[in-house]
Amino acid sequence: MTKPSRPGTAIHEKGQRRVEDILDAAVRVLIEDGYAMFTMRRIADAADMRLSNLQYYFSTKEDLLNALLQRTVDIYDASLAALAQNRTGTPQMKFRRMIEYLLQDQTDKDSCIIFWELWAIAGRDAAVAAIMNAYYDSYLDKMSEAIRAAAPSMPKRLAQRNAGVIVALIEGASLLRGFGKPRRTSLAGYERAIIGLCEQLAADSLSVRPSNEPGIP
Amino acid sequence: MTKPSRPGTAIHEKGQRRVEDILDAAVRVLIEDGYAMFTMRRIADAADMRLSNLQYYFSTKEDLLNALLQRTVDIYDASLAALAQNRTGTPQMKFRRMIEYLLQDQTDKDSCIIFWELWAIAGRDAAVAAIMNAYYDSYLDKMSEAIRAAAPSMPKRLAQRNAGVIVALIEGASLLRGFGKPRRTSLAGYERAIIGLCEQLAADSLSVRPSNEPGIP
DNA sequence: CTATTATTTGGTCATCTGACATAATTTGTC
DNA sequence: GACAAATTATGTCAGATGACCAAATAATAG
Repeated sequence: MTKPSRPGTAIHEKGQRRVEDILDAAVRVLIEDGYAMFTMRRIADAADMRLSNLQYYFSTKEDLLNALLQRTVDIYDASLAALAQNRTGTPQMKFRRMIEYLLQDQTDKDSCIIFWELWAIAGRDAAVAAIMNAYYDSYLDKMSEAIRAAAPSMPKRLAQRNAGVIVALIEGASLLRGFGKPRRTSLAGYERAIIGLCEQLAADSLSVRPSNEPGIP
Repeated sequence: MTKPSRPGTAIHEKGQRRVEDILDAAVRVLIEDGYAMFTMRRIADAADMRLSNLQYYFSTKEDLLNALLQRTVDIYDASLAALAQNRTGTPQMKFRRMIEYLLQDQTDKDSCIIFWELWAIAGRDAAVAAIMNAYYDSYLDKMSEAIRAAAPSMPKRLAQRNAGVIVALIEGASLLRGFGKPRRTSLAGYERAIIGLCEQLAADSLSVRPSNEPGIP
């Protein structure tokens, strides 16, 4: 009669699958209804199970949220890692693929909404903030490595700092061009401008910047 | 005995003050407890009044949220407008003051948390999204004007696009260096780098960029 | 097959929630 | 002071919420 109560306690295959079902449902609720509607009952409904069964796997709402968050950032981190490991093309092309992937991801409704939601939760919940910060550390590391591969002569310190600038630029861009944002005619060529600027930040200061590229001054 | 029920119905001075008290309390609740805890009772407590009294001023939670949001963005918009109107110094100095003010504001807990919260709500609530989008339109306009003042030869289109880049960069930076974020040693000189990049984006392409400035390549 | 464990179910509990109704009180105006 | 409008207080209502519990069923191991 001892209650397992913890997500890792799902030992058998069915239990593992059930945990995944629950997390899938929880993500759906968070995205479609927001954190205010992120209730155990609603998640149980979305996962097509009884409340008490959901609570068998995650005894508290907090447990569930943390597991959901960890799985989510792990998925995004893995995507970045896969991109970073892809060895085809020059380092410059690899860097550009990375930027284009990140910008492309912003057109996805789920990606936008879940990160906006997580930023907000992290502002108040220390446990969530810790996981998010670890994710951004990893994100910055990968970006920094991509820069150093593309611009070998750049000092490590500068590459790290420029990685911070790029990440800020990209994440911030989701607020202007992400899901649900108006198509601002004033921002024609916006994506190209961002890509160009990122490439400038990942270029050796020795190399000559192409001056025939329109956009950035 | 007809219930006024709407926020504008507070005609007398005391009523006006009461509405302000309510909105102050509501902001406090939103910042300290988050949207999930943004309940009428909690706000009434924070405003030191009874629930029914709060409901006299804002008959629904939705009314209260919209009023709160509108007042909040109006305040930020007014701050930006005041900065834009300040005529002391060169346009370049004025532009830099604007950037530094925006970055400085990110060290404020309330500013960070309330915007993170509003971004999340806007992702699901169309009414909130509309107000936020209008705010960012105004924000972009002011930034674009500041750029054009500092770099008169820059085409309007390019100034608008660069304003978008700058706004994205600054808003995104709050996620890396805003309230509650770790002091990442890898990002030493981060603020200077951002300011430098913004100034580059607000410079005439004709003018020579100072090459003795460290940081950006 | 049976003993054991894993999973699922139905139900209770105190508390909170938004909305509403009604009466009492204060305030401004004539 | 009278009178109406504006403000505040008390109370009710159905429904939702997180946590908890005991028992029933399904799956697995010995």
